Amino acid sequence: MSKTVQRLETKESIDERTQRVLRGIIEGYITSNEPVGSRSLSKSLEMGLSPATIRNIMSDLSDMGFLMQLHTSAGRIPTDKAYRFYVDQVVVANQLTRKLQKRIQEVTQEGGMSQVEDLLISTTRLLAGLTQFVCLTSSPRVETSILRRIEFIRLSSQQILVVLVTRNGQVRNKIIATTEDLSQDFLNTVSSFLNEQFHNRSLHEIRQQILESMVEDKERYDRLLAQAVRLGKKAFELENAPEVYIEGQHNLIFSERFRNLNSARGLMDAFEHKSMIMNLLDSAVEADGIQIYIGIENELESFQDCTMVKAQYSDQNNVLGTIGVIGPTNMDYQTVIPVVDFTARILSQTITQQSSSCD
Amino acid sequence: MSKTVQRLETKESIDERTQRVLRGIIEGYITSNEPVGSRSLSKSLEMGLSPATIRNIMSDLSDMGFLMQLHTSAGRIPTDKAYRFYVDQVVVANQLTRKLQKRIQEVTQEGGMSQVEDLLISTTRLLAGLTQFVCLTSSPRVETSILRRIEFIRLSSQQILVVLVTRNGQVRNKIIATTEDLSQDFLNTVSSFLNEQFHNRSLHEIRQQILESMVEDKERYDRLLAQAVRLGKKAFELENAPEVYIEGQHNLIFSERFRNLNSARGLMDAFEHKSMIMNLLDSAVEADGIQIYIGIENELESFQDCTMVKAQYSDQNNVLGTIGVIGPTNMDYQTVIPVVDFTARILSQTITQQSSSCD
DNA sequence: TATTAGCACTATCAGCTGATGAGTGCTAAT
DNA sequence: ATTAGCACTCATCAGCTGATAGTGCTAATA
Repeated sequence: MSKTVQRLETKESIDERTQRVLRGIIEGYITSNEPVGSRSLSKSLEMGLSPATIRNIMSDLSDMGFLMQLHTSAGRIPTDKAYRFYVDQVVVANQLTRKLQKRIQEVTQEGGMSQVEDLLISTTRLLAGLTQFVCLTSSPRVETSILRRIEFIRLSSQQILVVLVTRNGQVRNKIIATTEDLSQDFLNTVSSFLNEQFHNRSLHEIRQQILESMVEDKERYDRLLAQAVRLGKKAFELENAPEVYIEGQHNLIFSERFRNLNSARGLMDAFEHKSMIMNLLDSAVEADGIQIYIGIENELESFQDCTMVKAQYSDQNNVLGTIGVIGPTNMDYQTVIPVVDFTARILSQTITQQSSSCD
Repeated sequence: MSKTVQRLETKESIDERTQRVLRGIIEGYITSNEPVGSRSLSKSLEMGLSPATIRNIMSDLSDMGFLMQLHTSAGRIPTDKAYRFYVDQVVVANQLTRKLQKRIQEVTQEGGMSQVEDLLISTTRLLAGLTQFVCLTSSPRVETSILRRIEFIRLSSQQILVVLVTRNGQVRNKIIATTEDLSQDFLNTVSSFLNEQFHNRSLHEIRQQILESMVEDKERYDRLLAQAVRLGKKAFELENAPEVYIEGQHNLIFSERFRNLNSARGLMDAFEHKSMIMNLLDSAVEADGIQIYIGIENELESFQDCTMVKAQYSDQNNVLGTIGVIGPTNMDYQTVIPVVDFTARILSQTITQQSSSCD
């Protein structure tokens, strides 16, 4: 890995009892969203420890960097380091309820969503709704998608509609202008030529190859080839617009859980920079399974008050994109993690089914 | 008109001087967003009236329902009735600056936006940005759009991609499932049949006619016709999903101008109900030019703190949709009105150009 | 008679106050 | 090693203050 991602380490050994206290504080803060004090913790822990003892332990934990106080007379809250400990050592992804599983399956596998775009949008919306956080999803990069089919449709003497279908079910339309009036018959010939030539190649490769052939045999080929290359070039010059779906932004404003967030504004502004978000989501794709970035571990400054939980989705061969949520650092990891995980799996499954149905 | 739209009337005759005071208060409140008092108004009006006199006039205006006070010791603010007076009697749509005109033209006429969807989205975003309000746009109802072209593309033995292009440049894709394996050649025959049959008919009409022919001559026709009807039926069963584009929602939260809004939440929630918004936008389409709904004049309760300014856009023949903004009632009508108006005009112009370029 | 000066009245706001309470840290006793 | 006890620290809140900006009313005035 060229770029070292900052990740908090929790190698220090803390004895059992201290761990239980820390865990108690974390879970207390997660459920109540209020700083937790020694007295209440003494009760809720039921370990027969007096508040004073708890205070001593808390003091140790503060020294170790697991806890902090907003002000002297308030209880303590966990630091990012504490959450990292919690996620690494304590949380075991517990099972989702059947009901929740069913809900997710219904949405992602609902009929009528023939196109990946629709599927992604409704899944993103679902996840935002379930978690009450903001949900971000990167769509498969058209770049690396495999061509399934390309067609040209003559709309007028100057306009041609390009329809491009990728293996994973994305459909892209583009209207291109021509100077020459090309007949539909001719366009059909061109498209079958391109389809044959570039079957099962990635759009990126195809573009590359087209550019090469334009340079190489500038003069050589016949009219068909010349037009095919010219049209192909235009057709594959797809907008590089990064497609990111963002849902649940209003939760930032209206949800109580985001209350102690410094700047909702900063986050909202960050969401406007789609390509940045895209990169963020698609980074660390090597890692399989779920990835969690807690507070300061996030590269983006405006995310450093939050935790991002994300997972890749894929078809049978390749990772296609990422789906994830951004929430407060004191989110309920115990359920958020499996929800994101499960959703990504079901999403992969649905897309795989769709793309394997071509022959 | 079956449904009477509540619209405030300002028939009462108010003498010249009183009008000037009222106007002063309205404009003062528009620029400062603060209640205006007799003292400051006395200065800014430069009519040589003492605060006391102004107070008397203000008192009269309050009685007439043009002004109100948030509390005793605050200045006065205009009522919806006052804004209605202002818009009807005072505002003369002043010219936009060249600079602004240029900006709008650039965005709407920028190349590469071959498809209406893209055009509408960026125009909506532009208007939200210019006004710093929320901008709403309804897309042309696919229902009433005129068919320009329909094509079927065989993706696999069970999947067919339908591509549907309307005269105003909307492109719709849909993947439909088939039980029978149909060759591309056959599909081409079907599509040319449909194209010929239904050239220049609205999608609504087409669907109607397909349904009729299915009932009428159930048995009669040959395989081509049968398949054509069957495929056509599926193809034109387009999602009736109302397409509304909403941009600038964050202004609701972050813009100072929305400060004295009761419930941003209510508005945001209303925006979720796309079909309601769609109807709202497309109501009163008969009216040509700009429409303005001030506060209580809005049917929707959550809009009654706001003013909506909207205008239709159209191609050479028909009204296609509506573009409008929602802002505080004390918006700067003097500039918002011409901005919306101009944008709608340019939008119409661009779409007309595009759809007239087919032959 | 229309206008205005003067004055009493009222609501908001910022700043201050002291009481309250939750929570800590330390120390000495267990 | 644990805990009870106590002094201490802040944040919060209600209540009070004076300053400010506005009004409505009345009586004087041009």
